[in-house]
Amino acid sequence: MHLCKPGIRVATVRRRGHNPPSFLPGATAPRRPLPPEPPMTVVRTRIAPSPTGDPHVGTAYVALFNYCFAKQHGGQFLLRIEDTDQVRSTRESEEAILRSLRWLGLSWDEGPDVGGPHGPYRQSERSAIYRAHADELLEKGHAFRCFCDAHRLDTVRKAQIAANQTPGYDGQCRSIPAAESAARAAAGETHVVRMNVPREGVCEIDDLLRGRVEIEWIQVDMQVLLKSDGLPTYHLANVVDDHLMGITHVLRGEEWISSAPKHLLLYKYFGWEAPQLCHMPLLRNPDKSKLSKRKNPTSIVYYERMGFLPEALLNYLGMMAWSMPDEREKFNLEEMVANFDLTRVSLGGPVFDQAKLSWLNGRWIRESLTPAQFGERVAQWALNQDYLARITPLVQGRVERLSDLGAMTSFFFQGLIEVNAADLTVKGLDADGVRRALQWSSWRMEEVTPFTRDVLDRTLRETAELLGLKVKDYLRVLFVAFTGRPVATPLFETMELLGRDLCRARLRHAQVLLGLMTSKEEKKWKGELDAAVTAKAEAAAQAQAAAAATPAEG
RNA sequence: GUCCCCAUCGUCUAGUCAGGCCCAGGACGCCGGCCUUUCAAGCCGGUAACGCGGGUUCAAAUCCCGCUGGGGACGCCA
Repeated sequence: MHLCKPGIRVATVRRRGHNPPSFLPGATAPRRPLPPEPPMTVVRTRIAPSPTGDPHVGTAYVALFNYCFAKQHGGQFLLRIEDTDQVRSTRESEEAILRSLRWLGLSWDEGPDVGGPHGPYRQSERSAIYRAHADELLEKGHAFRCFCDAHRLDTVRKAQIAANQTPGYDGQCRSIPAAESAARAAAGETHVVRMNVPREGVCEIDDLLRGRVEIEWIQVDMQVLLKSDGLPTYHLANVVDDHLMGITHVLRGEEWISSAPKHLLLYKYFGWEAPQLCHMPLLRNPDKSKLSKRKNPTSIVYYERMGFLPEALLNYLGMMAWSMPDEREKFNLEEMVANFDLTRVSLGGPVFDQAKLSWLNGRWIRESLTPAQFGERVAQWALNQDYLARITPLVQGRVERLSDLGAMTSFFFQGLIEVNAADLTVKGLDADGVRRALQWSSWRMEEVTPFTRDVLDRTLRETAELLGLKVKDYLRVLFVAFTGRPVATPLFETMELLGRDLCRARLRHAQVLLGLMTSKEEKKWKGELDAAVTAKAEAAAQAQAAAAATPAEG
């Protein structure tokens, strides 16, 4: 592959403002006006989502910037699936992520679904490549096998924290002679591969937005590259793939700055030229912390179910940390690409503001859609045969006139619903008891996979049991939370139809109404839930043992 | 605890690199008014910010230093 990147220097954009300017390595940082791009090398960027959950708006945000950057330079944008976490990665999640990104109007030139010359684009299908590269590092002495078990690592870490030291691997296995290390591995002893990291000196990172960032090597841990399951960690896979796939610019979340030294070191170890790094500010919750689903809806699917237009959501994401040169707020993808300029990225972490998103969405609805198109969108959204056909069976036995349908099913066509706090009660529980019950429900609901009638049925019945409540009494409050009324269509079917995202949002809405848990309560309640689960499991085990013993004696 | 990043209205931001045009502009939200059969929308007006302290300079939101504040990272997760 002819993927070396001779002198790629696409717009080494320095951020405007406070950074000392001219001492960048090689002093190549051009000042405005930016120089024309060296034409010989094509810009290639990528988004590399990990399929371990719901499609996250943060993923779309980073994807959008990578897309715009690549397209603006006439380059390519790739999608790669980072599914090296065998435990948490699922194919459903991967599919949902691709679907959501496409729904938003993003497309990629290469990816697991569209193919391309640098595939496979799913890391789980590239294990041999990583293994070979890990071996290469082992041979060159840039990495070593580590035979420490989780228990020892944990002990070391705790001791370090207790001693107010920076936690990190203590280097124990680094001194194992190569022959012994190889022999133990050959004998089948489980181990990981860790990278060697200098214990002195400073790593210099050139960030397209921040200029030079320095991190002392002593701050960098001897990162695991190959896990004991033989699969790579992000750090190895990401570097190997970015190189092999000819990625020239990596735009990613700010959270990665601190591991950039590891990546840069790996490029050096392999003798490769590193891509330009660019760390985007993180999307934030209203309290300024990193956007998280605990505090804010983060799933793209949620926004879809709430009735946001994909072009509006994408537009909104585009105005996070970035602005059009003429400050116009409504723009489409094409316009963003045409005007894109890294120089216009501001570094303060933008708060994802539901209110402003709604306003923007409203503008798109009334300014960019003809009445006919609007009708089509509405139909596409929920007033479609598929959705209707799943709802009508639930109400047929409950209506007397067709016109009863509207009032009876309104909550299927709403986003958040109006709930009367006075209806959020559970027989036998005081206010805090209800709050706790709802929180337990929230936790249990996250474990429901797939989000279907049967699994919901099983899980929620069990939750009632854990709470020591009659199923009927417990479910009533959920009816209220999800539908706004104590009596409605069958709960589990309704939840399935509403979907995980809307259910999560409505439950949370109800919780907010009663007062969200404090962090103290969170800790306490979580402990109580775990204890209840454990107790139930033990009781079940005992019962089983007893059942097994009885016939044997008799 | 250690390291790193960041800092303009409550929020998104323009202005910061090339200091004066900025007693800081736009937008969301909120408040008030107009329009209107209602409500939205639209239009008009109002509210509200350069975190603090030192420098440099004739001049600092803009440059430098310190402080404070916020955020992130420190996993066989990504």
